[in-house]
Amino acid sequence: MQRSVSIKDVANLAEVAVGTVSNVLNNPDRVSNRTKEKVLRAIDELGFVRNDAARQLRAGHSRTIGVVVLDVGNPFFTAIARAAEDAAEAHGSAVLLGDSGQDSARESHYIDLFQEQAVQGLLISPVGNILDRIDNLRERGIPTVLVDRRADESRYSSVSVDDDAGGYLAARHLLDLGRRRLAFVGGPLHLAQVAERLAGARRAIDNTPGATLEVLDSGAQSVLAGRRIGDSLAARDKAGIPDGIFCANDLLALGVMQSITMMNGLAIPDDVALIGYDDIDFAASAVVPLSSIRQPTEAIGRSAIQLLMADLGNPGHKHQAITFTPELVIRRSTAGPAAPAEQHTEAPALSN
Amino acid sequence: MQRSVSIKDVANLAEVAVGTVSNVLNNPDRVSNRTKEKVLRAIDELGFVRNDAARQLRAGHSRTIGVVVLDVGNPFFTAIARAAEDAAEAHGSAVLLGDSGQDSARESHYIDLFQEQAVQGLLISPVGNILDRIDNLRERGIPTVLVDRRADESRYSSVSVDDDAGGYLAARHLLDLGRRRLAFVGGPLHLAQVAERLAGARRAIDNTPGATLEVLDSGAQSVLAGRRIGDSLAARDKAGIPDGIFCANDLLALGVMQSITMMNGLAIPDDVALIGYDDIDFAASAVVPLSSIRQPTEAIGRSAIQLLMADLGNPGHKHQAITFTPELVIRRSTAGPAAPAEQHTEAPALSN
DNA sequence: TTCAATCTTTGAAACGATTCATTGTTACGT
DNA sequence: ACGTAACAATGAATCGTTTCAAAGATTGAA
Repeated sequence: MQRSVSIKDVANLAEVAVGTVSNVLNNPDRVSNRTKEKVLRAIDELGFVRNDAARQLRAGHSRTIGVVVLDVGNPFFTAIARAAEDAAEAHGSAVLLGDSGQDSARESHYIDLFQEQAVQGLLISPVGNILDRIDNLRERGIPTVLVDRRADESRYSSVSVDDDAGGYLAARHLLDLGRRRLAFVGGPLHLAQVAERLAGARRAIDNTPGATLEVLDSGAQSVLAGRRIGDSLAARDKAGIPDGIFCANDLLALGVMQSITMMNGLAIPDDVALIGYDDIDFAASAVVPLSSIRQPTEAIGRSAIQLLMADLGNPGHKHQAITFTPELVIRRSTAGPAAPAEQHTEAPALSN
Repeated sequence: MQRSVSIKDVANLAEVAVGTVSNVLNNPDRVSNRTKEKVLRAIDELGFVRNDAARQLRAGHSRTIGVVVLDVGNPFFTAIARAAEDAAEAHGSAVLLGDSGQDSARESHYIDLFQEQAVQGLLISPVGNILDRIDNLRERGIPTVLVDRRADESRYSSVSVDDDAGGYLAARHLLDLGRRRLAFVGGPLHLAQVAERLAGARRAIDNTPGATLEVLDSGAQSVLAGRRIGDSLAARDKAGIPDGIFCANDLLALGVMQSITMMNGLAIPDDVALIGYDDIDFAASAVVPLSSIRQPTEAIGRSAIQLLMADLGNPGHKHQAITFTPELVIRRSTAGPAAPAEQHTEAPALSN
């Protein structure tokens, strides 16, 4: 490995000072055209690439934004990440993606990494309790925006969707269909998203005499975890099987659907109505098209970057907690036996 | 924004020299236990986080590996990325993920970024022709492994799956069902994966008298693009509709499936047999469970990191092109009308 | 021609970690 | 008690940029 070409080599070849080369790179308008040209020619000739480590060391920050998501395997999060990427690019920043996999050690690992790399800022959909960590990051000049988790807006910026309302919508919908023995599938239960969706569902149940809600902890939030829950349900005798199931995300719902429809004579929605959460692309093309609670991923990603940029431009500024409202998307998995309808309202609503 | 805590502050508090602090971090066995403890306590107390820019500047390299994937929205790639992440972690490196979104400008952008960040190495599933770029990176000490694209093994390391064989398998399977008017859906057609899968399919067709293959360029490789193609197919009169469709990936296939089964009286597999590619998790839970060509994502990600590590340990070493063999997974979308079978062979095969 | 104002260019001083030749300590065999 | 080897700790030099005060060049007005 050869020694790399430095700004000094360029300066030598172009017969100017190193500061001038730096200016050509960073403040082109301060340099005369003649000089600029000479320098650019030299850069080209030597194949010079700026050493970002050195630049960062001096400048104190990089041009990248770190994004830590809960689960890259979940299309909901990659959709957000993509939107963030596009928005960041428009601001001249690049996005680096880390996957915590719902593991708080891994999450912490990525935060360390991004801090070491001195990213401009951080977007994070948190697993563990990291509010203290965020305070600390801010003190060190790294503003952070919470994604998919609301936090006290006097101290933190966040972009979230009202999970309690979403949970309520889902359960209410099942109850409106006449279902009374409901089950909630999700986990780990201490995850804020899961807990709030459950709380919302419980609220709907409590309003409805005779309705019950069984909570099934799936441990994880994957298709596989859903399949495991589905298997355990299918093994029960008919009377013990709920007539409506609300899953904390679509992956779980698809897993439950797979095992319920395959292993057993159970029909969706006739025997069991099923609703998921997130409305990922695959929900519409499931064995039985899946009803779901839609969250505006594009808007989430974009707003998160906006909040971050606001923070960057003006460190002491007021934080903001943006909350979107989720909407119910009804498909066959919760439709009456005969109705194949695909229906939903458009236009995500923005509140606060 | 306050000045950040440096190694010097730690040294002061622990009452040792800066070199010692550095040693605690990088060569713990050269430091006595008593000192190590003092230093660690100081680090903890100050909340010190090493500035990676400075470290990199001096050390010449970082502890991160860049991964550029074609499409984070495709579970196939995120599965590979995850496997790579796990493998890298085992070697003490972290993975940073970039999404080229099948856009070669964006790809180039990420390569620049990772080069500036002086990553240890790069994994990339290329959009454009970047072999020259890779030579250049190698000269600068950044080894690169091509993922999901085979390259001349005398000059490049690569991990791929035999797309031509996969294409052949898929088309052969449709032909074996008695289908003759086939369509290939994929795009952009200049993407190597797409072109090779098409070539493989064509090979099968050419062996079969009376069989035809229509090529439908989908432009992109998403559920949406598939839905568009499906819509245009459904609009044809019955005679013009192919009786077998091979999609270059599962997202496209799911999109085609959605629009074909919804918009029109067409039944899968009776009227149209449908097969996808990649065997993502969602294929099994589709409206009609989707037949597909499975690629061993876990093995791909893991091997790619292995090749990279081999290159890192020994720069002048011989490159290797690993090629996996894809396998056919038959589900209902290509089964006889009555047969609901889910069947596939196990154990991914490794050749070369 | 001179002076001031403006525009360019210069080059040394950071930034914060790692490295490594030195110096200081300890332990042990004789 | 002495010499020596092994071990620990030191701190100045270094990596490649950016920054910025200062010097130098150019211009136009008087």
